[in-house]
Amino acid sequence: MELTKNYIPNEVEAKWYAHWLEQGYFTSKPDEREPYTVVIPPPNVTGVLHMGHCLNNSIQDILIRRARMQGKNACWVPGTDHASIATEAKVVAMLRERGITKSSLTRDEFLGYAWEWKEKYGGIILQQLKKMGCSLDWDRTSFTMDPDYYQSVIRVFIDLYGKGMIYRGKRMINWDVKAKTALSDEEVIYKEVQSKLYYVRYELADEEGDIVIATVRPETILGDSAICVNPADERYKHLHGKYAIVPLINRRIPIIADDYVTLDFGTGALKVTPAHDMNDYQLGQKYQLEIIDTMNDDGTMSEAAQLFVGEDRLDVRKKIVPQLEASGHLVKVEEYTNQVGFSERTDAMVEPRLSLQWWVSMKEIAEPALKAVMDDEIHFHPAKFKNLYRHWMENIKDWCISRQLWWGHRIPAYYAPDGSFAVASTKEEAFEQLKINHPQLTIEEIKQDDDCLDTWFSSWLWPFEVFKGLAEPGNAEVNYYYPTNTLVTAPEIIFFWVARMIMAGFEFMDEKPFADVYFTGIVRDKLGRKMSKSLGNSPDLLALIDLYGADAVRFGIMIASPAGNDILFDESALEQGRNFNNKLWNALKLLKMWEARSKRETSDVNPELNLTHPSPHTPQDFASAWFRQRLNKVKAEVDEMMRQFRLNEALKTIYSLIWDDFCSWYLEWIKPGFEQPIDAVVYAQTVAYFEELMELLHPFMPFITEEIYHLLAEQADDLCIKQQQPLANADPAILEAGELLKQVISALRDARNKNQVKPKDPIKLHIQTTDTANYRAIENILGKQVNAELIAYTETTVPGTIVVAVEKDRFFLETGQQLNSETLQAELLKDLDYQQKFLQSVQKKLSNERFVQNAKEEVIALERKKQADAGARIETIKESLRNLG
RNA sequence: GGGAGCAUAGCUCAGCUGGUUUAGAGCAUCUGCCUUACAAGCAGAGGGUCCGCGGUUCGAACCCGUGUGCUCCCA
Repeated sequence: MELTKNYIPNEVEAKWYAHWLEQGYFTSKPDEREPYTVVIPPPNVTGVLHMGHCLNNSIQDILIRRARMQGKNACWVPGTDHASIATEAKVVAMLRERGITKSSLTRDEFLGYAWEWKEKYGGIILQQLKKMGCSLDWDRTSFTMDPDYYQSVIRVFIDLYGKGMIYRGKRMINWDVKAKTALSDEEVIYKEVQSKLYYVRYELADEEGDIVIATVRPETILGDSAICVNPADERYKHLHGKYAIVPLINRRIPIIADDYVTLDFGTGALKVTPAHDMNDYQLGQKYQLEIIDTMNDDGTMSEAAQLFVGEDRLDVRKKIVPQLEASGHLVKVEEYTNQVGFSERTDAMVEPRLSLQWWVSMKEIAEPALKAVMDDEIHFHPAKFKNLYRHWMENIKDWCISRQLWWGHRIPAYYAPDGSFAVASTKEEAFEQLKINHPQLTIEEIKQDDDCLDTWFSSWLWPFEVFKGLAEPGNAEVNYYYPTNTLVTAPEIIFFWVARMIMAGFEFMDEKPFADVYFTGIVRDKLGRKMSKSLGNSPDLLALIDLYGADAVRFGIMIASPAGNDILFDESALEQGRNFNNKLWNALKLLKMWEARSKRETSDVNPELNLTHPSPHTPQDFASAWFRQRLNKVKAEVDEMMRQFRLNEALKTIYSLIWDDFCSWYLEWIKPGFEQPIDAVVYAQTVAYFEELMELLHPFMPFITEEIYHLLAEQADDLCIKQQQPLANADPAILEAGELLKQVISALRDARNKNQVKPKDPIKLHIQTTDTANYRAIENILGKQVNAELIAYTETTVPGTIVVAVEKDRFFLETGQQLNSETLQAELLKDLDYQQKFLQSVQKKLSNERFVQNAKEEVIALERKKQADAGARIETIKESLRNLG
């Protein structure tokens, strides 16, 4: 078999994904095993794969694949969210291109187009996830508007209404004038805007004099119903309880006093417009001020404004200023920078507005959800998000759940012509209810609410409703899979979604929805900017997969992303991933080369060689025994890191185990001489190690590991479902011996480098040690690694050589060439200085009585060892200096 | 205005229970190698005021206070 020079991912990836699907490895059915369940955060049906999804789903796939290899019944549920606002916007845009306006369509016609759109474009993202290797159980693909799911959402609304937790109320909301819809607070994005601050003079009503207020929204003057000052403000004390006249429209309004007003902003006097400002509304409630709604739902001025009726409020803002000036009410204009809210979806400037909306009262439902997280019944990773969560939950506000949209779950409220209403699952039921108080009513007269529910009002049911937890209560699936294990999501939706899922879990299932929540970071570009369509800084993920391979993309995004920290995405990380693929590929090539040779030779080495407690007689024995222990140790480390959701550290650890320990050390140590055959037992052992490495890496990089696993040997199974062996203990003695060997090799190579001894020039190595036996076991490896043609043991200094000290042992390198004694001396003096200072600091510590009294015994012992080692080392350096003469 | 978080090498970040650390990794940089698995590589090296100040402690990158700068969330 001829292996290509470099690893080529594309075909390999397609081949294995198809194979895994065909074998049904991703399909999960309840059985006697322990389940491990993850529900995907359903991407918008309108979504296309971006870096955020890539990170998020890589993590979920890693957790799921690992669980699958650990004997659990791994179930990862895919699906999409109907995303009411985003999808409706897309459909409206599509219709506009075809020359159709939404307002010309009936609701049913519009929904027809929307479903058509959803069937055609929705869920592209799910196909893209396959490219990434995500091992989702595709048979379970769910959608938040599936018929069962839809009915459950409606049932939840009716249930909460029945419990008195849903109410209808006129409240100040964020209004998107473009979409003509209410926005939740979370859908408003505040941006810094350069505005103007207008100072406007209001004349007093019943006497001479005036009061000047400052405003950035002069058009709202038409809706003013009071002026407010701080009661402590000396400038205005004489005006408390008096009246002023609103310019241009001559409305008489009271001057009130309240602490809310800050003394030093503007003039210290505030105009109060209860219908168009959140805080003014509060004031209005408190002082029972008149509410004058001067704006229509499209942002134009209403009849109540008296002036500029029908004109857009932003045009009016410009037009009203000259009028104020002409009438002598404008005092001055200042430049002013302030935060203004914009709609997340349409980017329209958000208007605070009074509107009749549906609300969920949150206080009660939030309590168990807060407790579960605070008591660590649900674990947040990283835990720092607990604080954020607590703060929000303790100050939770009611949830506005109605949206003026058609695409979504239609609010199950039905109105009689007189405005009274009933909440019911069907028109017929509503009719029955309404008839009680309206005996004359006919069913034709009642009308269903036109609005839809907030998207999150359906997705908060996701963890149980994908298993039909409400549609078929207590069914076998929900009993088995719920509560789920781990939720992986972005911290930006901790309140939108995570908190509400926890509430829904307790409210409707009497149980938490998941045990762990892993918060990923936000993916940013190299400059630290959030990746977004508008900035155009989001790379095309499929193109990246084509270029580097899915494994490399997964590696690149994972290696740089600690839990909860934002990641600055840089394509060089993908290169690193690709290079890692290539490294694995080349290690495979090396083994295949050895395999071809070993088949020609038969080995007479005892195949029963005990590698757990070997007596290392050959370099291969030592190398093999050492690597076995390294594997044991790293597996245990990785296991612990995964338990703590430190995925990037686990990956780094595996990367270093493979690249450094396996490739750079182990393979070099067992490498036979030029064109020499390899020992069959060593070869078999090496294949086994390589397989174990692939097993360890598989959850992170599924494709190449599966490919190599099968190319290494005939396999009866697939790596994808291979079951991990239990962890084994690592022998510290062998590990220590290995570390010493590495250290000696590096030190000697360094000495060669510094003395410009060419890699090809052999040296003679004299070792001065008290532990000759130790070195005898590894001297073949050592000789090969530092290109020594001779290794001898000595009890005294060897003159005319380069001296290297490692711990208490000394090494004399005989090079047969003239040494540059000046450089050597300088090096040694530098080292001597360092060691002496180090010794001093240790001695200072040890001579401190209080340290010796208070510190733990191990710490003191360690300091003593440091002292002894440094002392020995200083002696060696001094001797080397003498040696240089 | 309220809240949360961050500040460690040129860059991105580890450093978990205060002592194994006069601080680690990857990338970048520099030096030497086209050595027979791999130049997408190999062998090495250099690089730090752990943001400033004060405190607790025998001992602080780590704990406390304070100042500065940055980021995010909410109003």
